[in-house]
Amino acid sequence: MSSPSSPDPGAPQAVSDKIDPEIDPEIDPETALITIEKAQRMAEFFAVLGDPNRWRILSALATEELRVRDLAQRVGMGESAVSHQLRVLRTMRLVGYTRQGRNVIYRLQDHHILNLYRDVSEHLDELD
Amino acid sequence: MSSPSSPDPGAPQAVSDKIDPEIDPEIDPETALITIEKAQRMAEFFAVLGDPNRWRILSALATEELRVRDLAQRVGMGESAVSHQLRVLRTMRLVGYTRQGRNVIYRLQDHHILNLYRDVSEHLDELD
DNA sequence: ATCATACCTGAACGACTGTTCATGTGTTAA
DNA sequence: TTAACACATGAACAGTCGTTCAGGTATGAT
Repeated sequence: MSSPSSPDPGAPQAVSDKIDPEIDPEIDPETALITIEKAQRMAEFFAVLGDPNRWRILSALATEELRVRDLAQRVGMGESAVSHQLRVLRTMRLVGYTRQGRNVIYRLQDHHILNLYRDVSEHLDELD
Repeated sequence: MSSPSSPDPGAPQAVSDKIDPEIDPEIDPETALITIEKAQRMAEFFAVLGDPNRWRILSALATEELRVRDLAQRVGMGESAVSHQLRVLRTMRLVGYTRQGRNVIYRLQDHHILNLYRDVSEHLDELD
């Protein structure tokens, strides 16, 4: 758990405590930050992808459309649990569905998510 | 909370219950899925970005390097809370730091994250 | 040495999450 | 109609998360 980009803090240094001519007062601190609302929306989206079972569901749907029943069997979850998670994925428009008789067929809606998977996957591979 | 891609389930349809010639038994269901470990790692990463305050911290660091004290002031959090969050961000190599005297200067480590921000931001704008 | 500053860390507590279980809704078959 | 099936939903409970608070460590100034 040590940073690779800088020597461990603790290395002796003869540096003044003053870091900078201090922040330019002309720059509104709030301007540089994303709004709380934006941060909230970003966080809500990423949080949806912050669950391993939801990733399993998405990865199953990446290959083929599936009804809830088969989906549950694939990922080894209860049907109710899957249904609950599908609702979450629906609110973020990550999956879509079509009713066919008694079945509801789910599919990946935003294939953009596969890019996210690839990008982050590469990042993770770079960690140790 | 209704899917845009398909008419609401409930539309009458005269369709058999049988969906398919059923899944080809030759295809190992597990093969199509990402492993539980991989799903776990993906989820852990996304969960880190699933908090609004962590996004505010990252967005502050996107503009300039900052020490903990100033960072806390920018995002309006307590210094302890910021320190806790920075630890989380460090474990995912999202931020790096350098010790300067008593101060510890934090900076964005993986600017790849800005791409993630842009991509997801576009996705969110497409939601209603 | 002592003190102040800057940051980190552990415990604790409230808030949130994801599952299970029971029940409800909607469709098909008999 | 009734029964069976597929899925959705609400409540409840255990587990997790993020903050605050108190205390700890490390550096610089006196």
